[in-house]
Amino acid sequence: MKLATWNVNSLKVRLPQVLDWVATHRPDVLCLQETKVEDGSFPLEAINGAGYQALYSGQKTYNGVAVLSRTAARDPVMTMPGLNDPQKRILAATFGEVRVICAYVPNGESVASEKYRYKLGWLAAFGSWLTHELSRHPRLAVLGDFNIAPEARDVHDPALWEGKVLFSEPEREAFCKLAGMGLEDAFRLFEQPERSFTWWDYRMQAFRRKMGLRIDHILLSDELAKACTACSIDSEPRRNERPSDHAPVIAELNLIIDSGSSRIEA
DNA sequence: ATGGCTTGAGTGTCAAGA
Repeated sequence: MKLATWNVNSLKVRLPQVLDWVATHRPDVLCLQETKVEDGSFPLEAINGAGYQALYSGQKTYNGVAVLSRTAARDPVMTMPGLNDPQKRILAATFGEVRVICAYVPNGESVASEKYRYKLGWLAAFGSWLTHELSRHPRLAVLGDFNIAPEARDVHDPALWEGKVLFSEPEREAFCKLAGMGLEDAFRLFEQPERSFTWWDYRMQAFRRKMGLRIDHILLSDELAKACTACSIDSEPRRNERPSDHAPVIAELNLIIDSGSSRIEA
C-alpha cells in the first residue's frame, strides 16, 4: 500500500501535474491540501479518468482538502469534533482496514498574530481528536501539511527560524505530543539525505538554493509504522513549470489493500 | 527593505500563504 500527501496550492492550476504524478507513482491514497476549489467545481471527471475516486471538502479561494484513492472509501468525515471551524482542513476516511486522515494545519502567519492563536487552538483540538481516533483505529495514518518543522535538521537555517512561526517551541511541542501518543514520523523511520525539505519559498530562488523546511508529514500508528518499508520526499514536481511550493511525501506499507479489507503481509 | 513569488478574487490591487 502506497500513501502520499501533497499540498498542491490550487488544484485547478496543478491538475495536470497531479494527473501526471498519479500516473507515474500510482499511490493507493493521495491526500491533497490547499485545493482552493468549491465542491461544485471539483475536477472529478478528470480524476475518475485517471482511475481514481475522490472525496473532497473545499471552499472558495482558501484551504480545501481532498483524498484520491484507487478503491472506495468508507466512513468519510469532514469535520473535527470539538472544533466549530468553517475552514475546510480535515478529511478522514477508511480504506481497507486503514483509517486515513488528511489534514491542512493552519499556517499561523506570525507568532504575535491572532492566526497563530487559532493555529495552537486548532492543534490542541486535533491532538484530542487523534487520541480518540487512535483508540478506535489501531491502523491510523495521518498525512498532510502540518505547517511545523519538528527539528533543527528540518530547517535550512535553524538560527534564522528559531522562535518564528513554523519552528516555534509551542508548535514543535504540539507536534511532539502527537508522537508521544503513538504516532510516528514515517520519514524519520529511515536514514534520509541531509537537507530534506518539503517546502521552498517561491521567492529568492529558494528551491535552487536549498532553502526549505520539512513541514509536510506522514504520521503512522505503531502498527502501521511496523509495516512501513520506505518513506521519501519527491522533489521532482518542484522543478516543474508553475510548481506547487510543496513537494509530495510518499510512504510505502507492507500491506495489501483491496475494496473490503487490508492485511499486513507475513 | 516586513521586500523578494504565486494564487484567487476580479479588471485594480489586495489577502494569504510559509
